Amino acid sequence: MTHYSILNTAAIGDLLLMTDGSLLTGVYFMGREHAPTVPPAWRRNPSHPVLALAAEQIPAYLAGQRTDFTVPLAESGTTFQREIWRQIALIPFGQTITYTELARRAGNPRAVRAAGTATGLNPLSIVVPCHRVIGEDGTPRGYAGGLDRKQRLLALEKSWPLGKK
Amino acid sequence: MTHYSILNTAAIGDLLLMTDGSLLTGVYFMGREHAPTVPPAWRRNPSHPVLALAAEQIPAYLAGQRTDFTVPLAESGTTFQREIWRQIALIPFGQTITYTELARRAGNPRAVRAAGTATGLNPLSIVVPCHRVIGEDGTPRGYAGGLDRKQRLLALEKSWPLGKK
DNA sequence: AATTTCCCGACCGAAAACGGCGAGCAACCG
DNA sequence: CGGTTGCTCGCCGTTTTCGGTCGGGAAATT
Repeated sequence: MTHYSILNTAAIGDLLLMTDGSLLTGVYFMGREHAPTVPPAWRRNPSHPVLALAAEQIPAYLAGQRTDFTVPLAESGTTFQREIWRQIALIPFGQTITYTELARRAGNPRAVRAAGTATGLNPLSIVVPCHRVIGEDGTPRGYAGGLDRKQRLLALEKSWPLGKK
Repeated sequence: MTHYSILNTAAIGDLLLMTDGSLLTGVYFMGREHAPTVPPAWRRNPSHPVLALAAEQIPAYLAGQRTDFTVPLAESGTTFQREIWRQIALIPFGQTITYTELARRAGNPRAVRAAGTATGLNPLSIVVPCHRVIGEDGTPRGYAGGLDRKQRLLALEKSWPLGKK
């Protein structure tokens, strides 16, 4: 049974949160590429523990009050994708790596482009910080939520800690 | 004279059981593709010995307390279908084979697709374990009761013996 | 009725298309 | 001259497309 909720954020728009009941299975930008359309069988249930936890930590992150997440994440995808997403999840807050480096870390140095494709299919936006993967020349390259949002997230992380500098 | 009964299961929904009086002739998922609509001439008779036996063993199987059935089965279909269904019946509990292998065992190695069609017309769901036939790449491919039910049955057999491990 | 024709699947393997990349190179512009 | 832009091409995993395959049923034809 899939539960979902919609999280409104001022910074980056509405997010669709999904859980299978115990793990967070999806975080998508509403109405954008790859975002699933909600089937009638799903239950809208913002008070589900997993969704509630995500709905608390993501805004905190966006507000500059949190750098990491503790929500339990579901694994999915092909072997390659899982490894790519796992490597992305390991990139620390505030840091970035290139697609080349990502492919290397995933143990497949020449699969640079495939790494890009897999990155674009990451089902857990923000929580699995695929916005920290950028082009060899430093440009953002692409983002499911749109390049502007990617820029904003990167800016947010770069200016940490807020108000301290 | 055809007798029938409806078996309610929590795991996979309602099943339509049929007998010609001495042999089990049909096990269908209610309200799904290929399930026959009951004509007025049939007699609903859950206490018929054959139906009662099936109604005892199938839930036991679903509960993980039984791996094989002793209900007497009726044969039907074309020569080709009979051979396909016979081969399916020979697949042991907990094992799976591919459609290619099934066609080969039936003596017609190139009739892979036809084997698939015949499999889909199996009148004795569960008892003739057509859910143990899967695609070359390991995916389930299709099931009269829906892919989710096929997955559930496969999971059930894979996790055997229940509670013992 | 007996045949023929046609179309449809719970398949499968090969080939082509498609990306959130990168490096190399030519063309262009102050 | 640098710097930038816009190609082309090779890279690789995934998805889609395309044939080739064969039995069965329904409809069209003898």
